Amino acid sequence: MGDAMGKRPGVYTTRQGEAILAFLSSCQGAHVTAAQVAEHFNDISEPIGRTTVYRRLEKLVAEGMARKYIIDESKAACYQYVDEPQQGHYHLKCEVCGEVFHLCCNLLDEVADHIYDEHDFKVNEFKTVFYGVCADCREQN
Amino acid sequence: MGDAMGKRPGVYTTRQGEAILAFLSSCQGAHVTAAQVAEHFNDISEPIGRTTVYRRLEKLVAEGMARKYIIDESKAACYQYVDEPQQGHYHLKCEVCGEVFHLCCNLLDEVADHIYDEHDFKVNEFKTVFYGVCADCREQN
DNA sequence: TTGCGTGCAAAGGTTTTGCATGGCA
DNA sequence: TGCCATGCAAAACCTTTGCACGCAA
Repeated sequence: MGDAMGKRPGVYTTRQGEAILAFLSSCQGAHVTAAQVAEHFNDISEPIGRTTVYRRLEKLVAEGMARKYIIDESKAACYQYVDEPQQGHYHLKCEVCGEVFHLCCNLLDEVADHIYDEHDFKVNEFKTVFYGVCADCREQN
Repeated sequence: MGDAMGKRPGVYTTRQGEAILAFLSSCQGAHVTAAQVAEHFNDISEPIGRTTVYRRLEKLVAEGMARKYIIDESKAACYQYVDEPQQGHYHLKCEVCGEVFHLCCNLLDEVADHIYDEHDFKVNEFKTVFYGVCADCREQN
């Protein structure tokens, strides 16, 4: 613990990094693969190496600026720009003790997208509640 | 419509098919990859070809006897035996028209597992309801 | 006997790694 | 000037396909 200095050392701003972020954010809502990103920059005659695309996208995911999906059909991973870092937050309500927990998780964001894409239903993440039994109450039985 | 004859012709029972099903069912609840299945049969000196393992697992998924997951971390797909064909069925309730839809989907089963494994919360799939807006009501706006 | 199932080898596709070069701070 | 970022080439993986042979029905 203890490396939270004001500015992160060792993080550079590069043309490629900015370009990839800009492109991803311009695709808001769309899922794009690493190959598609690379292809885009090829198309506009500003090619970016495959390796860089992958590394950049992973970094964006790590920073919470993008989400990574792996859809069953296509074997390639998809990336999606995400605006608000604090998105997709569901509630878990314990049916035993009544306590409500917050659930912040990338997978759940994926679920909302999936239900929209595949089942044509726009989920209201803030109203939706998962019912079940929390860890504490399970232990007491 | 119209090919529901009493017995499916052209489906054979084989040593490998039975063995893979038996192994998967013996792992109840665990997620195993195709490689792990193959490795298991190697370990007991009854090797089964990679190709066969993949084809067999896909067939089980198609028949609803197994579920296929693709977890982010490992790039390999995971398979899980499933006992009751009619599992994990959630409800979608439209906040506009009030209609309730049924949602039967492998991804949602994965979600329940994920919430249990990672967030220590045992979801009650039958009580949990997704709120949102259905396709019809969205079209009318 | 028929034709589905199997398994080897090889191909296809995605992602990662090694290493020299380039560019931001 | 130091050091991270880039990008090529090649490797590492997972999965699929082609094809000849084996085996259930």
